[in-house]
Amino acid sequence: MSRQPEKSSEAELLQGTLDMLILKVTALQPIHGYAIAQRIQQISRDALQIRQGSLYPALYRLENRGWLKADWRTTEGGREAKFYSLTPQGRRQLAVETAGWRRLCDAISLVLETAE
Amino acid sequence: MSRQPEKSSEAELLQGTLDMLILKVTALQPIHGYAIAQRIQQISRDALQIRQGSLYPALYRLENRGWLKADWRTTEGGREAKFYSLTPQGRRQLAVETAGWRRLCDAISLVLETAE
DNA sequence: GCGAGATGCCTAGGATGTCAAGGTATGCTG
DNA sequence: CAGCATACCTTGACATCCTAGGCATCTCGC
Repeated sequence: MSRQPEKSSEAELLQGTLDMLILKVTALQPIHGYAIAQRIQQISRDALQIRQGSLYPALYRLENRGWLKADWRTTEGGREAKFYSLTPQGRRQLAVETAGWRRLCDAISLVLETAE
Repeated sequence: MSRQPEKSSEAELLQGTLDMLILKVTALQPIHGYAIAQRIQQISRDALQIRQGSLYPALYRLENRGWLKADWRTTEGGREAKFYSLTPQGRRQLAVETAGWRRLCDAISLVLETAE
């Protein structure tokens, strides 16, 4: 996985969804920032790409709000990395955001599928 | 339909979806701004609420980019109103945005449904 | 042994889009 | 005539994202 030269420039993110995605990935297991972006990209089959310039401010934001907490550990590769895990409030928040997302998805589908 | 006092404050919009929604609604038939917001709200069963402060800048934006064109007509109520209709480019754009939206929806679903 | 690339963190600055809150004017209805 | 719905618009604040940098370590190929 190469650095940021961005081949395709596709893959814009929808504002507001990033937090939810991060919460979801950290809910699977404690994981460090750099790997979060990789994981999301991998799970979404490259449809979603998180830029570092979006990722780290988001992590800071989420930790600050108490959704995530961080501690330094060493990766399998033997490096220091900041591992994030979901707090109970974070878990609640994830549920809230997921519900909101689905509502929104449904609502937009309604509009998009209006034939008349 | 009362003015903007905003009872519930729910119904946040996802940044980037507004343009698509407007394009879709104007694709159904020429329609004026004020009615666009009503229509979207109605179709989505009140799940989506477009604020005027979002609506008019968006309309300006879309017209400026050539997706929409506007002309003044009179409503059934006998008022002057600016009717917007979709241009051919607008129709193409709608298709583009719809496709992008679905890709994104699917991608996010993939992440949200990861159980592991 | 050395350079390139991957891993890992971070920040500053600008662009964009949405929202809250205001404003104007007209028509209908009680 | 007061109040509300209709219909338009603008301003300023704010959040979020992206571009584009920077830093340090480790590994691999040459």
